[in-house]
Amino acid sequence: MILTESFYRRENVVQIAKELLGKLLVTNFDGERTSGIIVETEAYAGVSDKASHAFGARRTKRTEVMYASGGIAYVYLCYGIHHLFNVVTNDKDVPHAVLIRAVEPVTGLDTMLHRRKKEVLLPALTAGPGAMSEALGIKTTHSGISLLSKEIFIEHTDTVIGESDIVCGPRVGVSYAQEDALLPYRFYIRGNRFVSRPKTG
DNA sequence: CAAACGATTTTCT
DNA sequence: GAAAATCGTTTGG
Repeated sequence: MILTESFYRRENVVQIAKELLGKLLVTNFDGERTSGIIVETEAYAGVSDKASHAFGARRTKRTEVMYASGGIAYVYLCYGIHHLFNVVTNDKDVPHAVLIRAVEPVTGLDTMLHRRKKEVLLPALTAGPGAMSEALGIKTTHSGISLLSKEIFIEHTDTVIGESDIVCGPRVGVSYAQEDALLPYRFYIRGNRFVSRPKTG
């Protein structure tokens, strides 16, 4: 069962980030279907969040898609190399988003290995926002695409994540955001091998 | 028009 | 553990 607009268009982006854990992210690009269970997310709370591209109601061509109604993808290029995938939430003109940082591979393993130029399945295949996007074939050209489309969507699974299996902590790579860098907006599934490791590896 | 800067990953020491 | 790779977006002149 696919997540619908009512899931994305809610107000509490932190709550949505937490609920996305255990859901299945599916892409259908180039006739290849790939998917994975979401195991790590981060919330970006729009205009009041210094770590967000939309902080202070900054509105540019790149961030414009975050101001649309929830239920679409926001993809941007980071460090000139990595395509980072976000889910836009809340209503129109409220630029909230959830960064999907890692998934556990489920469908299309061969396709993902090929895209990542890897031979064997290791957590590094999809652990981390840049790696995950590459494995699923997500690029900046997909920014603004609907998550209710056949090319990319998120669906419910039988995997139920209990409150005790969710770990929260500060976000990764946002030290420039000063006091907001400490907010517990990062969520991941306790003990999952495919969760990314900040710093030490 | 020029220049600095990342919501990162990989590779080398 | 440190550093390079690499480029679109944003900001300043």
